[in-house]
Parts: sequence; C-alpha cells; structure tokens
Amino acid sequence: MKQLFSQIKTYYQTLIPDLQDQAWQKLQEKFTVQNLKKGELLTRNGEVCRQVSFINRGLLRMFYLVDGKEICTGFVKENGYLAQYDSFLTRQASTGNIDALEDCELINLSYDNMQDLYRDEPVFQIFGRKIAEMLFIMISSQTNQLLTLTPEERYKNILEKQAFIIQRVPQYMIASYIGITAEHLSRVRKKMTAKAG
Amino acid sequence: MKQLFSQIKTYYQTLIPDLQDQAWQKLQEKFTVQNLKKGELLTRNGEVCRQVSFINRGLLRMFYLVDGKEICTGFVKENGYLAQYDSFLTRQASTGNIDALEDCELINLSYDNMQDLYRDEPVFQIFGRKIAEMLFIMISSQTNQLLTLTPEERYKNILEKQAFIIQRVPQYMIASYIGITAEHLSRVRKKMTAKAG
DNA sequence: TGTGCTGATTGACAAATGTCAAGGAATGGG
DNA sequence: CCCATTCCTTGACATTTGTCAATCAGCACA
Repeated sequence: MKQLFSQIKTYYQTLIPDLQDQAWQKLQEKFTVQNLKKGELLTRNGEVCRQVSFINRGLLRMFYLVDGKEICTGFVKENGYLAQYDSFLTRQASTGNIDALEDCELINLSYDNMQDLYRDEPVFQIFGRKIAEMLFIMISSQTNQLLTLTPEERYKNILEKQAFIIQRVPQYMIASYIGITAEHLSRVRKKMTAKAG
Repeated sequence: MKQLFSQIKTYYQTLIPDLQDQAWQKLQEKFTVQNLKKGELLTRNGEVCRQVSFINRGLLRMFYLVDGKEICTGFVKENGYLAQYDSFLTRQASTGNIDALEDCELINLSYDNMQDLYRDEPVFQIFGRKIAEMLFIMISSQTNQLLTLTPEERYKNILEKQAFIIQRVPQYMIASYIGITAEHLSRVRKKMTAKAG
C-alpha cells in the first residue's frame, strides 16, 4: 500500500526540523483525505474556507469570478499547500474559489483541528508561522511584479520560475493570472518568439 | 516622561492575550528606539532588512525604484508594524526601500533578537505567526484588487478603507500604489467628482 | 511681498491593452 | 473517421492608460 502521508511528513519535517514522533502522531490523526476530479470545486465563493489542503497529487487553481469572468490568482501543484487562507484565518466568507485543474488527492486539516494542535502541541505554532511566512513571501512577490513589471516580463518570470504553470495550465488562465486578456497574451508571446528567433 | 512602550505593549497584548509579565520584560529589553526625519530611508534597496519596526509616531512608505521611478507598494502609520518582511525572513537583499513620509519614532526588533525570543519564549511564536498571517491577509487583498478592480475602484477602496492614505500621502504616490500614473489618477478623480456632483 | 518648491491639473498625442468576431489547431469520444 | 469541445490565434477596431510639456495652486520662507 502506498504511503499516503510520506510526502506531507517530509514537508512538515522541512519546516520543523525537530518534529518529534509523538507530535507527528497527533498530527496525522487529524488528517482527512479528499479526492477531487478535474473541474470539481474545493472551496466556493461565499463560503468560509474550513481547511488547508496539502496536495499529494494533482494541480489546483485559485480564482475569482468578476462580471462572469474567471480571474486566476494562483496555481499550486503536488507537494504544495493550498487554502483560501485569508478566509481560513478570518472565518469570513471567501471571495474566491478553488478548483481542480487535474485529478487531485488532497490531505486536509481543518481549522478546528489546527487550533487544537496549536494549543496542545506548541511546536505546530512554528509550522503555522512558517506557512504564513511562506505564503506572504509568495504573494508579496506577485504583488510587486504586478506593480513593477510589464505583462511580457511577468510572463517570462513564470517561464523561468514556475515553468510547471506553462506546461500544465491553459494559456487563457495564465493570462488572467498576469493581469491581461488571453488575446493579448497570445500577441505578447508572438512578439517574444519574433524577437528570440 | 512618556511611556515609550505603551502603544507597542497594547499591540502585543492584542495578538497574544495571555502575554505574561516575564515574557514582556524579556521582549522589551530587546527593543531599540529609532527616530527618522521626513525623507530619511529606513531600509535600502540591495541591503538585507535586519529588523521589524513598530511605528510609535509617523508615517512610512515601501517603494521600488524602477527605471528611476518610484513605485509605492504600501503605507504604514503609527501603531502599525513594518518591515521589508520578505527580505527580513529570507535574509536576501531587499529589492525595495522604505522611507519616512513624516517624522517618525520607531521601535525596532532585530532578526537575531527575534530568533532568540522564538527560542527562549515560545509564546512569541504566536506573535510571529499572527504578524505573518496579518501581513498575508493585507497583501493578498492588495493583489486581488490589482487583478480584479479598475483603477477607479481601487482608489475608491482606499477612500473607504484606508482614508489616512488619502489624507497624508501625496497623490502621485497613491497613483503608483494603485498601478497607474499621477496624471491618470488626476483624471480618474475628476471623472469621479463629475459623476458624484 | 515676492520667490522657490512641491504637487496637482490639463491638453495633445502616442502606446498599450481590451473587445468582438471569426477561424484554426489539437484532442478525445462515439 | 467524424464530430464536438476546448483552446489558441488573428484581424479590425475601441478604449484605456501613458508620455511629455506646460501651467496652476498652495505653501514655506527670506
């Protein structure tokens, strides 16, 4: 049988180098496993996000619906952590959605269980802190790029630093992720290949 | 004599309701006070950000220099926390700057001192987590607004939710903060008053 | 009272980006 | 193999936003 929790254990050990067996035992008792088919929603606009999800397998995206159009704000693949984290933290209804771009296997941890862990095993405070710090670093880089780079530069950045997005996400979703339309991205790409070769 | 640490103590107590006197004592021994004149830099492009700053008094901004132009990414006033937090966390050279828009009185906590506190008084892990969570919530809202709102809507949002920025920050800085030029913001504002009145 | 200084506004024009509509390429299911 | 679906590209045109230069308004200060 496959080691369901082997990836997530590695992940936790990276963030908490001195994770003890006992704490890990308590932690994994709280996990629940969820499978999502491509296209299914994980969290929905208007509902409170009640868990964080570790992705064992698959690819998901976060997106908004604005005037009936989807605007993507992030893509996360296997061995990554994912949540509508602002909603999760504030217990407010989420304004965004998450759905599966590929069939997914997730390991979920609920808000209540996480609070219990914070209380009972303070070592997980470190984990919560590092997750928040990591998410902050990721999103602040995204904001800065939106403010300081051109669409072409933002696309090149994805090519260099998040190549899996180029390979596994439809181009029209990438377009909204970098703040432009699908048609415009198509033209930006054309101009890039013209320059390059 | 003024209670130099009264504001920051309140701030910590809000985030850590059961902060004990002993922990607070250890904490305030680590503080250093810094005064900045209007226009002076707190952290500089290319250097590692080595402290987080609580603002006792004054107003600061974070900004980038792109092709010789300043692009503002945030404004923080008295009773707020401020750092080039990505640089602070990663120990990498900061790509942004922070300077004072008004005369400021800051209470600083260095990276090394913060690590000591995390180790010696685990209760501060909670603080570190909540700070990171709060910063994440703030910046994710900013990113989402950049991707989903028009410049006019973003300006209105500042009017409603961060009115101090309108009152205390020059308009041309606000323009770059919402991702447009000063001239364009001027026209957006003109159009708004035309509609309203 | 002038005199700089800083920031805001305006006009004319250019560049970037969006919209709409059509068609083309790849792909998977019957 | 054909068909439907999904996604990408292209063209024509509209809209938004930027650039540059000039001027204006408020304000501190000699």
